Amino acid sequence: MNESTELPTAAGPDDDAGTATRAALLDAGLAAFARNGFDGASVRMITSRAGVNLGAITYHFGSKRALYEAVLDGELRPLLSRVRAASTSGGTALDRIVGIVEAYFEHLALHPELPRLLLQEVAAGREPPAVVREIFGEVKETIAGLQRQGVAEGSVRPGHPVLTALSVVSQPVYLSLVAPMLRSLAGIDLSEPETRRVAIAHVTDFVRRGLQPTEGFEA
Amino acid sequence: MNESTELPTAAGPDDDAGTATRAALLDAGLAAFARNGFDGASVRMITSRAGVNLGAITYHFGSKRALYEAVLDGELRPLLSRVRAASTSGGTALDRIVGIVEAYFEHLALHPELPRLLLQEVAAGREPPAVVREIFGEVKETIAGLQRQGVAEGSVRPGHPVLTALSVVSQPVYLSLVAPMLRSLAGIDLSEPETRRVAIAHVTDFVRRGLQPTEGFEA
DNA sequence: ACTCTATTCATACACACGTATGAATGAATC
DNA sequence: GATTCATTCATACGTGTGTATGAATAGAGT
Repeated sequence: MNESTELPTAAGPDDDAGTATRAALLDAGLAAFARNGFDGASVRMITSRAGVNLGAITYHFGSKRALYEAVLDGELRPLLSRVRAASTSGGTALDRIVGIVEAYFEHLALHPELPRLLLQEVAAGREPPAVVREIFGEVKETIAGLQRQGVAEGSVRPGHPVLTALSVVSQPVYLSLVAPMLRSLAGIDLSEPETRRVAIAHVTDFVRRGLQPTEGFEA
Repeated sequence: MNESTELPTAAGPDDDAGTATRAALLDAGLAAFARNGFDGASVRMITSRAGVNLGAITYHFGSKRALYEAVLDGELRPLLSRVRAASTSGGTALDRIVGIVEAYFEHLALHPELPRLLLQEVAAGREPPAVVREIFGEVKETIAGLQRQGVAEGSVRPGHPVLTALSVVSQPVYLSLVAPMLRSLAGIDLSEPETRRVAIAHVTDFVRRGLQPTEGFEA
């Protein structure tokens, strides 16, 4: 369930032979779409970076947009299982919400292009592809559910569930998005392990404090 | 100091006669750039929406990019004075940091296209125009300074100043950015005053709790 | 009335875009 | 060895892009 290439996505005839070209297109497409957005990334740029022919996208995926959706799927799908795992681990509901934040950071460390990719998607402003809606909705539901559960068990203070989910998710995502600006404008380089550790600690702490009930802390 | 059109920006000959066309271009440019980004917004789209000739951008601003920077300047410049004002008002340093969050919300309410515009700028990923660097840097310094001051006076818990600034600013910005998604995916409409009030209360509360020291609260 | 100058306007240019098309290639299958 | 078919390749088409160009328009100064 790691690769989940269960969708041949389009005109792929047998999806066995041209797999090398397909994979190269997915790689080059990810880089290009993340950096330039869907419209900004040209078919010529992607195919030449991938070292394949200009017509390869049309042949293997049917269209530039189909390639784009395949890229999005490959980047987003594994995040969902991470979030699910974190949401059912041990500890209080608050602990598990913080665990989701850490799961985000882990996934983002393995998929460094994802924030840019999602940013481009939001920036484009069109109706997001089904994958995006699906993952976004499930994460929202998961956190909101944990929030309700936390309120019931006393580990999370009352508040709007969806807004809470948003405040939580905004932290790792926003941090990843402005990482380049952080480096160039404030000299903070999140790719350095120690700096990264400090930043993650800051964010999880910020979330924990923002969510827990008013009467004292225990950690 | 409200309009601050002190920069003729380009080839503008006298900046007195063609002011109507200039203003129409700034308006249409703001809408187009916010919705489609710099590359996505075409000169033909902007000029036709503004009801002016195709060549008007070149004539009045020199180039499409010069128009873009003029638009950015007009949207960002007033934010700075708002933040400055909030940073020197009464109360503890924590109160003033929360005041900056509210100042953001106020400015964003008056400039509803700004989040999209900034989003596009970040998404584009190129070296941001001078205005953006200037405002971003000053806001960062202001919040970091308040954080240090708050730590000294005991109203803010210790922590990384710049990361704190980021966590604070991320809240109103992120909320504004995902507002369309919030409406379509969660049925939360931030343009309704009551919903908006709840959201702002949630965010300021979240920030306040995330920043204040561990020993009890007073509000 | 004439001239000058700021502005508007229609059009043209060179280029990049996504995709379509049909020929070449090459490795299986019989 | 001939056939088949997935794949690669070069090229062409139509469209949209930002900007350049030079003519048309108009309004003020003298």
